[in-house]
Amino acid sequence: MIDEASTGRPLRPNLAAVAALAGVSPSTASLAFSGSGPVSAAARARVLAAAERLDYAGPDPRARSLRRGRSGIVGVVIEDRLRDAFRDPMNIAMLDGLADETGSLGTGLLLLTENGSGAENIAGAPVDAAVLIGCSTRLDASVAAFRQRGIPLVAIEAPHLEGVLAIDLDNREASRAIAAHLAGLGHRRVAMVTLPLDPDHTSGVLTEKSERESTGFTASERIRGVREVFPAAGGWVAAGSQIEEGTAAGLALLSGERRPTAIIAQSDLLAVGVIRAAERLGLRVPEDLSIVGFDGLRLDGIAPHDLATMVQPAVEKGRAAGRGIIGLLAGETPEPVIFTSTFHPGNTTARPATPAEETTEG
Amino acid sequence: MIDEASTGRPLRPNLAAVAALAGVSPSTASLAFSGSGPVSAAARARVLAAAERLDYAGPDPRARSLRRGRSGIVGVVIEDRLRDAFRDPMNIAMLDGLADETGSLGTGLLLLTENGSGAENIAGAPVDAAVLIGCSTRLDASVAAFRQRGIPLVAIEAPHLEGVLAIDLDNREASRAIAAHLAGLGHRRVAMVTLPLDPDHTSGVLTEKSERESTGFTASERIRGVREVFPAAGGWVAAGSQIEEGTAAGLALLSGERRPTAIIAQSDLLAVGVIRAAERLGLRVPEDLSIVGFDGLRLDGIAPHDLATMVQPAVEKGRAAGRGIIGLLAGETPEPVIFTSTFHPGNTTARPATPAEETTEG
DNA sequence: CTGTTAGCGCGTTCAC
DNA sequence: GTGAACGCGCTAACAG
Repeated sequence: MIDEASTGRPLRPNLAAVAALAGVSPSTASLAFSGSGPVSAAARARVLAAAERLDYAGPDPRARSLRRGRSGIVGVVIEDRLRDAFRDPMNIAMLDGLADETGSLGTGLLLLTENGSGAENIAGAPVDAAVLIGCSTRLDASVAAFRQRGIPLVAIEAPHLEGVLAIDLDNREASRAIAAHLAGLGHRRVAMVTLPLDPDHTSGVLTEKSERESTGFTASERIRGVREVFPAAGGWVAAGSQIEEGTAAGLALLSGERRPTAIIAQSDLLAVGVIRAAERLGLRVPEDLSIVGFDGLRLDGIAPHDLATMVQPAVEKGRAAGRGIIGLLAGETPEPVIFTSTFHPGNTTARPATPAEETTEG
Repeated sequence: MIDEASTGRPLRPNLAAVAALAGVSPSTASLAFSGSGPVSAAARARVLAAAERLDYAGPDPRARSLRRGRSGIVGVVIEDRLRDAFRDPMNIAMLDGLADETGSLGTGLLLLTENGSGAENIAGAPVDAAVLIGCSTRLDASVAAFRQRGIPLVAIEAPHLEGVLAIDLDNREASRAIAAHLAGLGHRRVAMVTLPLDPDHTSGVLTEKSERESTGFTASERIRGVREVFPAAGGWVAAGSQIEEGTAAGLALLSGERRPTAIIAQSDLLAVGVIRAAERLGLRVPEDLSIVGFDGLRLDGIAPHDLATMVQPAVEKGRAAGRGIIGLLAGETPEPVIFTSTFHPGNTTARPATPAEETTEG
C-alpha cells in the first residue's frame, strides 16, 4: 500500500511540495495559483504540471484565509430552528437576494442558529461579516462577540444596535395604514393575528404581558402600528407564519361573543388560515369579516380570494443587506435602508355588516 | 485618539498579547480558552482578566482552524438557486435534520451553490465535510476537488460516486408501487408529472430526448419505476415542485384527446396543482381522474382531498447524512443508507370510469 | 501544572 | 520575473 509512511512525503501535498517539484520557489507557485502577480508562462505551466502530478487541489482554504484575513464567508444568524425560519417564504426570498448579492465576493452563506450552536460557537465562526435575521435581544451576546472581532454586522428588521447597519421595513407605518384602511371602511372591532412574540413560539391570546415582554421586533412594530388606530385592539399570537396557525387563531378570535368585524394578520399565510377559519364558521369574506395580510406572497390558487395585503420587497431586503456587507467590507459606511411596503387592496375587505359600534375588543 | 499607531500594540489583540499581559505563556493562555488541558484556576483567571482588559474576543477562528485542521463547518452543495431549492419543503426538512445532527460537532452549515460561486470557489470552501443535494453530473468538478482535498462527501439521492457515502430513497421501487396500485385499479392510460430534468428547469412534454439527457437523478429514477409497470407512459416535465407548475402540467396533460385516467406526480405540490387543473376542467377526483403524489407533505387545508402519496422520511434523510458525516470525520466507514417510502392511500385514486382500454399514451 | 519550541500552509514583503 | 525569509495566530508536543 502506497501511503505517507512508505513514500516519505505527506499524503496531502502542500504548495511547498508543488513548488519543489516544479523547481520554483513557493512564492512563485503561490502567484501561479492566485494569479495576482507576474509569473512567466513557463513557470506557471511547470507549477500546474507539478500540481497535477502530486494531485494537489490548490491552496488550502484555511491557511489562505488565515493569511489573507478573510474567509469569504458571510454568516447568517437565524434565531429560530432552520425548519421554522425557512417555513416563512419571506425569509427564503431574503436569503435569495442576499446570496445573489454576496455571491460575487465570497464562498457562500454560513447558516448559524442560536440553538444549534451556542453563542460561543456562533461568534467563533470564521465569517467576514454577518447578517442578523429576525433577531431579538437574545442575540446580544453574539452581537457583542462579533463586534469585538471587528466583524461588520447587518441587521434586518431589528431594534437599532450601535454599529450595526440596519435594513428595515416600514412595519409600523404599513400596519397603521392597514388599520386606517379598515377604520375608513367603518370597522371598529378589529383583532390581530401576530407573529410569534417569544423565542419559544408560544401561541395564545395576546396579553398585555406577552406584548410587553415581546422579543419579536417585527411583530411588536406591527402591533404598534395597528394600535395607533385601534388602541385597544386585541388579538392572538400565532406560533409561526403558517396557514394552520392562522386557522387556529381565526377560530379562537371568531368563536367568542362579540366577534371582530375585521382581522389584521401579520402574514399572508396567517391570513389564509384565518379565511379558512371564517369559512369553517360559516362567515363570508369580506361580507361578514374583512381580512388583511402582510407580505404580498403570491397566493394564486392557495386561497380563492385576492387577499388584501401589504406587499413587502423581501428579495430587495436581502439584496440591500448584501450590498451593505460589501460596502462595509470595503471600508465604506453604507447608509441604513428602510423599505416601504405598498398596499394591495385585493377583495377581502369591505364595510362591516353592522357598522360603527362603540369600541374595539380583544 | 487612541489607536494602533499611538499605543504601539495591535488594534486586534491576539492570544500572545493576552498571555503577555497575564504573565503566562501563550500555550497556557490557549489552554485557558479552549479548556482542553490542565490550567490552574489562578492562571485562568489572570488570562481571562487580561482578555477582558484588552477586549479580546477569544482565539481567531481562522488560525484555530488552520492549526487544528478543522473548521467545524459542513458544506451543503445545492445545485439550484437557493430560491428554487428552498421552495421544496422536502429540502428544508432534510436540512433541518442535517443541522440537527451536525450541530453538535461544528459551527454551522455553509450553503454552497454552483451558480453563485463557481466550482473553483465551491471546492475552496473551508469545510470539514460536504453534503451534496440534488446533484447531477455537473457537480463532477466540485466532487473531484473535494476528493483531492480528502474532504468526506455524502450524497443524498445521487448517482453512485466512488468514495461518496450514499443516502438514498427507494424512488424507483416506490414509483413502481404507485404505478402498480393504479394498474391494479384498472388504469391503463397513465401520465406522469416529473420534477425538472435539466439544470435550467425547462418544462414541457416529456420526450425521449429530455428523458435520455436528464441530469435529475431522482426524477429519472421515479420515471423508471413507473415505466416498469407502464412502459409507454408519457408525461410532462415541470419546472419545479410547485403547485402552479402542477396546474400547468395538469392542464397540458388533460386537455388532449385521449386524456389519462390517472396522473402520477413526482411531488405532492405538483399533485395539488394537478387537482386544481382537473377541477378547472370539470373533472372529478378521483371519479374522473386518479392522482398520486410523492413526499407525504402535510397538506391539511391546502388541498381539500386526502392525497394519495408516497410518504418519504425527509428529515431522517438529513439526519442520516449528518450521522454519516460524523462517522466519516471520526475515521469510520459508515454504511450507505436507503430509506423506504410508505404508501398513503388517501382518497384520490379510484377505478377508472371507462376501464381497461388497450395501452398507455403520452 | 507551566513554559519552550516548532510548526500548520500560505502570502507577502524585499532584495536580486 | 524570481527566490529567501518572515509572520499570520494558534496549538500540539515535549521538557521542566
